[in-house]
Amino acid sequence: MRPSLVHDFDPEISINSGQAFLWQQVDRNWYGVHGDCIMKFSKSKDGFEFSSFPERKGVVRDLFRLDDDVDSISAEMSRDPLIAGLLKTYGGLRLMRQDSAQCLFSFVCASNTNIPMIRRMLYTLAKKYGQKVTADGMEFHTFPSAEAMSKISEPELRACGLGYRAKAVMAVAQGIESGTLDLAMLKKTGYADAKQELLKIYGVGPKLADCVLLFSLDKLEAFPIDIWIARALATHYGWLGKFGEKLTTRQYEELSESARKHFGRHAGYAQQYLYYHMRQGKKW
DNA sequence: ATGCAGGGACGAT
DNA sequence: ATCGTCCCTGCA
Repeated sequence: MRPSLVHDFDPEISINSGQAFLWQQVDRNWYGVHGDCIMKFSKSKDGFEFSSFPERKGVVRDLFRLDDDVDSISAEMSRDPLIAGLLKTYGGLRLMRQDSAQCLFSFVCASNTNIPMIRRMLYTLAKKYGQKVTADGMEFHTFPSAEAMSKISEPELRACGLGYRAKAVMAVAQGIESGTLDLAMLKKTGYADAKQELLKIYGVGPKLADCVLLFSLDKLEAFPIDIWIARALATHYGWLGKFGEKLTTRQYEELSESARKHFGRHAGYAQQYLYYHMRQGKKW
């Protein structure tokens, strides 16, 4: 990938914005688990250089959504003055298009916990049940396939630190394996219908569904509302006044819908900038 | 020490 | 619609 193509894009900020969990920095290089391959990028004077193990064509463009028309998306989001400012401050932040199965498993593990815990769970799963990949002389592990995941027992999942999330992970694995849940098809389905399908899976609620839709199923209008986004909406827009700290399903959908209306077709981009902004100064 | 929060969702009232 | 509970860990 020629650096010039990606001069205005910063994978480091994108990863640090909390949308993907399995990335780690080694010296000046970053390595990430992306489904069945390991991604790498490194900083150089001219920008960033990417590679993947094994070598796979187009995976960088795919993962970092380099085909998105960022200018037009930015222009649209800039109708909101706060977002316009954030776009300037954190200009290199982009949404990613993660491996959909990995993304779904990841966010199922993310409920009611924190980022370090999520990383621990997922890295443990990868190490135990993923494929070993050597990159730059170091050992990495791919994310286990749905088939591999479906063969893990609940006690084994709990041994990975999943706790009560083990049942949800099993339900997801079962759904994908049985064909009940067809993630590839959901990429081509509209937002509302795709969300309905995801919500059928045990352990997947509205917030997780929106994360998966936004971060892996190309639904840029998805607007996941976690505790931080809720705070942002309360602080900067006063939208949460009548709501408490916790949102009911009804309130979640109501709020998510008004966010979609306010921020436009690519509301999910605005969400990611808001999330990153709210998390400044925090160290996971 | 004990409590509590941390990218929620489920099940019983 | 509200409320307790779920597993686990770090931190105050």
